[in-house]
Amino acid sequence: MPELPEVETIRRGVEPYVIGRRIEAVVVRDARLRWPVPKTLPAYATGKQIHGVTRRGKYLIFDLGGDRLIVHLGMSGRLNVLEHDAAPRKHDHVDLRLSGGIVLRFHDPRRFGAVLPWPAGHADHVLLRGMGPEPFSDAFSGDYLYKRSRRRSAPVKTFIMDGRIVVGVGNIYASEALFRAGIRPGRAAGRVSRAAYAALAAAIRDVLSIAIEHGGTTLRDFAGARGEAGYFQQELMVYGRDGEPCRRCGTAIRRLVIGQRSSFYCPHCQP
DNA sequence: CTTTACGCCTGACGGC
DNA sequence: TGCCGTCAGGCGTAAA
Repeated sequence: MPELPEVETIRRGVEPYVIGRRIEAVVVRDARLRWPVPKTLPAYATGKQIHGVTRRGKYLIFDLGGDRLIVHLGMSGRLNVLEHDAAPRKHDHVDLRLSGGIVLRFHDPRRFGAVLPWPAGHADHVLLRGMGPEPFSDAFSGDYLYKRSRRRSAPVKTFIMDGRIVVGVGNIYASEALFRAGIRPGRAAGRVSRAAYAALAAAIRDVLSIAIEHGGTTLRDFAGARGEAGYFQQELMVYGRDGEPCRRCGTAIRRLVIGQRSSFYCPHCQP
C-alpha cells in the first residue's frame, strides 16, 4: 500500500500523461470502494479538463478547473496509465478515458481506496478536514511534535502515524524514521524529549525524501504509475527484518505489535 | 479530549 | 492437493 512516497511517485508519474487532457468518459465497473463511487461521478467529470494533479497526505487531487476529483489508493490501490485502451483485468474498477486515447485506470483488489468528486465551492472536503501539516512544510518541526505530544501516553509510533498530527507517515516509514532517530516505537509520545523530536522530524523528512528519490518501496501491491517498481526496499533498515541483524550494529531486529500494526526496531540502536 | 479496537476487503503464504 | 489461520502499505468510526 502506498504511503506518501508511493503516492508522490504516482503523482509525478501520472501528471505528465494527464495534464491538459479532457475527460471524455468515466467507466465505473465496480462502485463498491471504501465509499461508493457516486452514480453522478461520470456526469460530474466528463467533459472537464485535467489542469494538474496535487497531493495532500496520501490523497491525490485532480484539478478539473475549480471542481476536483479525489483519489485515494487505500492499502492495495494502483493507478495505471494506459497509452492504448486495453481489456480490463480483475479489480480494474474505474477508468478515466482521456483525450488522445490515454486511459487512467484505478485498480484496487481490497477496495479500501476511493474515487470521489470534490465540487468547487466546497472549501474543505470532509476527508481532508483536520489533517495535520505536510512533513515537508514549515509547520512541521521537532518543536511542533514536542508541543503536540505533551501529556500523551500513546506510543510515539502511533502518534506520528496519526494524520491529524502529520500526514503521510505510514507503517513502513514510521518504523524507519524511528530507527534513524534512535527512538523506541513503543515509547509514550509524551516522554520523548525535545531533542529527540528534532531528530525524529528530520528523520521523517529524510526517509520520505530518500524514498521518493527511489520511487517508493516495492512490496506486494505497489507498482508505479506505469507499472515500474520502486527501489526503496533495499534501503529498509528495520521494516520486515524481524530476527535479521541490524545493519548498523548487528543486533537482531525485533518485531512487536503497536496499535494492531507490525513494528520493527533495533533494541541496541533504539534505547 | 485521548486512547484503543474493530471493520472494511482480497490475496499470498506457511503449516498440516 | 486442499483447508485454515495469519498477515498485508490505511483510516474512519465507535466505544471506553
